[in-house]
Amino acid sequence: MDELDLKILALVQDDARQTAERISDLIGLSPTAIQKRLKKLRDSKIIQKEIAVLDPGKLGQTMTAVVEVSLERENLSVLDAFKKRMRNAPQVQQCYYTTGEADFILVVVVKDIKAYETFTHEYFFGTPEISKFKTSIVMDRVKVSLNVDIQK
Amino acid sequence: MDELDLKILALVQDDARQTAERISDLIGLSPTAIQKRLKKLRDSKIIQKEIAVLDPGKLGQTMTAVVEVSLERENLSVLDAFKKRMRNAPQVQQCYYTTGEADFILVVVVKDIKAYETFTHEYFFGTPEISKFKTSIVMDRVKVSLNVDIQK
DNA sequence: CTTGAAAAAAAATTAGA
DNA sequence: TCTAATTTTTTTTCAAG
Repeated sequence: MDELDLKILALVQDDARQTAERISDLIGLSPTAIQKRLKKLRDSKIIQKEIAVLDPGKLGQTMTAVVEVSLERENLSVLDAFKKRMRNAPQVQQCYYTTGEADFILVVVVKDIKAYETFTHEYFFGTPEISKFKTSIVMDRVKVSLNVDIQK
Repeated sequence: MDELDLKILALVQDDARQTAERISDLIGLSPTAIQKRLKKLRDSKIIQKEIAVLDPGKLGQTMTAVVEVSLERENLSVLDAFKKRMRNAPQVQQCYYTTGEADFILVVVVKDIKAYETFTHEYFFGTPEISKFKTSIVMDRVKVSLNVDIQK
């Protein structure tokens, strides 16, 4: 992992489709070398995966919410069960287990407010371990990325 | 946009590197047809972009925080200026402008607590428009994706 | 590391139903 | 629209310096 690797990573985390030749032009290293490094970065799982980012709005998913969830009593099995449910919930884009007032903070993407209500009913109401949850509705998705700060 | 497109999208939002041939095997359509559809989905920006997802930990970024930020007075120029700063801040992975107690909710990824302190000093303290902010430190990144719920 | 060549694979294009 | 064949591009692998 040297500075050239970091430069490559900085480029591909914004655009994974650019060719090794283009990257070569940008950072001054032969296309072959770029490819070898990319392979290493993939094999070592520094590059976890390469994904397509879809436009939620164009898929009819027009509502995003950030939800803070508090559990009743925090025992391990309840915690693990909740994590598993969140991982399997298609509406849940992200789930963080956190310190602070709430236990979990979620990013939820759904069709509309009605679909959000359905989501809360399925996952929150009727789940006695959940003591409360607080919803913040997103008015503007100012910045949405999975980018990591890459510097020397 | 038919059901086949949705199936393709569901596949590529998890793995953008699989070939048209593989997708073809999975959903039963010729590789050429897959490619044409993918091109359309890219051109229409339903597929916004294709990116490499990096492992923050392996890049020395071991701390994630969710931050709720409240502004003093919400006037448009202050709002826009803050949005712009967040978009340009490399530590800020995500920024949402929301209803509720806070005005903004951020996901911040940094090296460690010290780097987080540096971040708050640069972006929050000494910014009079910010009335307060509340930090929740992430103990477990239970689910981190940009996936959209795709169903028929 | 580089360049160059070659092979394999994938993507883009074209033509025909 | 789709499929099938062709061409182009890209990736991968290899050898030599």
